[in-house]
Order: sequence, then structure tokens, then C-alpha cells
Amino acid sequence: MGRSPCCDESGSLKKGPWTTEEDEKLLQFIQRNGHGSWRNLPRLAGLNRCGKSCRLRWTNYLRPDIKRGKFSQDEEQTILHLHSILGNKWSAIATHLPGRTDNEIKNFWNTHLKKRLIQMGFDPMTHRPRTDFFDALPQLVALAALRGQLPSATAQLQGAGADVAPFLQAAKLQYLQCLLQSAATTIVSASAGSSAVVSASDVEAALGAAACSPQGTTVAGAATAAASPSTADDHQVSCTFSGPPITGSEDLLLGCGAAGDLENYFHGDSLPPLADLSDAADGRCSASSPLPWPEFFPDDDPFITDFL
DNA sequence: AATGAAGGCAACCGCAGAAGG
DNA sequence: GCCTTCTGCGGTTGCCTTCAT
Repeated sequence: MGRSPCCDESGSLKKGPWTTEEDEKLLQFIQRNGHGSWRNLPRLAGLNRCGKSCRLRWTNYLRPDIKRGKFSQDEEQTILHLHSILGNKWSAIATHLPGRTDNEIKNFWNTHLKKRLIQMGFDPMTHRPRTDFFDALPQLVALAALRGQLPSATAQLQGAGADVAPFLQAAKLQYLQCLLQSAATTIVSASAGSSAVVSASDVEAALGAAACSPQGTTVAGAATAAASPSTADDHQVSCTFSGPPITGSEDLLLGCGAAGDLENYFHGDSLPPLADLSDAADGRCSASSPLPWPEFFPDDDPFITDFL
């Protein structure tokens, strides 16, 4: 459907950062007249900008009710929770965070929260533990076997007067490479995951729970972040899961232990434990060991803590 | 002190859907 | 029902600041 550009394409309209003078003009005009038609606003306000640019500047920066400054922990948790339900519906998420704009939330997600989830071993789109560690199990077993031979090998090398450190480093790098390859394979296969349909009422219920309890209350049947609403009028939301729908998915992320542990996950000095999916079937993580292969690598093993 | 890399954020771009003629 | 216009949204880009070397 052809649509004429909202802005002058001749290049005569100004782009880029706004000056305080422009801000002042826009602010005063809207305070006096309201924004009305964004298309006509720049001309009426005496601004050499396109209406779209004016709207963006107003909604993301000049609006008087905008809250500035760092996101609080409550806000972070609300974003995480809502994102696990709504996915990248930034405007919808923003409606639950008064004073925050969708753009601000989106930026915060992309620069902070997403990275943290990845670091923690969670898929930022599904909010579920990444399963690629299980795909890497053969490599881990091989590595464990290799490791069993390490003492004698290092003794031999040391006996020959060699420096062992470079060899150990090379072995670790090779192991990491195996993991990365495995992860890439998993992501590709997961993208062709099964589909499920969740009613809008489920999502609304989940939203209600989110609003009441941003600390990560279990939400049965909530759609994962891969949710992609098909149509608005049929009140059905088609969601893609990377695995079978699970109950209490939030618990996998937020509830490995008490909900309050989240703070430790995000603000502690070390990365949080990866969930043990063998225990996750009942929606809970293993408390016995943070690693799914404790028999190979004890928690305090420097060999593995090097990676963490 | 200089320089390059990384992080953070504001703004732009293009698309989709709603609204109106 | 079709076409055009307008608005809003999400993804992406590019600039500025901070940090590391």
C-alpha cells in the first residue's frame, strides 16, 4: 500500500539532535494548543522538522510526566516479568511503568537486561534456561575423560621442563569453541519450535499478576517472550515455544529458590547457577548443585570457575 | 596524554494498522 | 471495498561519553 512519506524528502527539513531553542518552541506550542495533527504541528509551531520527529521528541523527552534517571530494581523486575509475557511489546510494557517511555525501556533492555540474561545462561527471548549445555554433553564427557588424563600428562610435561599453562589454556579454549558451536546449532533448531495458542485472557491474567506482584509470581500458562500476537480482533495470541509449554516458567528464571534471590542474581558478584532441567520438569531448579554435571566438576573447581 | 573500544542513549527509518473520504 | 493519510510501534543507526590500554 503506497504511502507518501510523512516528511519532506527534499532534505530541507532538519534532522539530528534537537536544540534547546527547538525544544522550547515545541514545548510552548503543545502547552498552548495541544499537539493536534502532528503533520501540521511543525509548520504551526515554526519548526523546521517533520511531524514524526516532533512527536518522538515530545513523547520521549519533553513530556512533563517523564521520569528520568536509573531504573529501580522494582522497575527492572517488572520489565523482566512483563517481557517474559509480552515479548518486545515495549509500548505495552511502558503502560505498566508510569513515567517511562517505550524507547527508554527498549534501550534499557537491549543494553542491560538482555546481556544479563545471556550471561546468566537464559535465552532472552524465551526467558528459559538455554539447553545448549545438554547438547554439549558429549563434549563435556570427552572433556572429563581428557581431564582424567591431565594429571599424568601435566606431570610428563613438567618432568620435561615444559610450561603447562599454555596447554591448559588451549584446552579450555577448545572446549569453549565446542560449546559455542553447539549453542549455534541449538538456536537454529529451536527457531523451528512448536507452536501453541494462548488466549488473550491468559495474557491479561498474567498481566494482572505482574501488576500485583512484580517479584516474579508464578503465572500458569503464560506465553513466553517469543509471543507474537497474530491479530488483535480474534483475541488469540499465537505463541512460539522453544519447547513444550510449561507451567511456572517464571520460576525457572525468578524462582530458583525464593523470589528474592533475583536480586542476588543480578547484583551479586558471581553469575547465577544454571538451572538443572532434569529438576525443572516440576518447575524447580536443583538446589544441590548449580551445575548439571557435578560429578565431573565440583562447584569450587577452579577449572570450571575460570569460565564463570 | 593520546587513541581505540565499548557502552549508552537519542533519534531516525520503515512498516503496519486505524481512520476517513 | 478501495485508496490515501496519519499515527504508533519496533528495529536500527549513529553520535557522544566513558573506560581501557
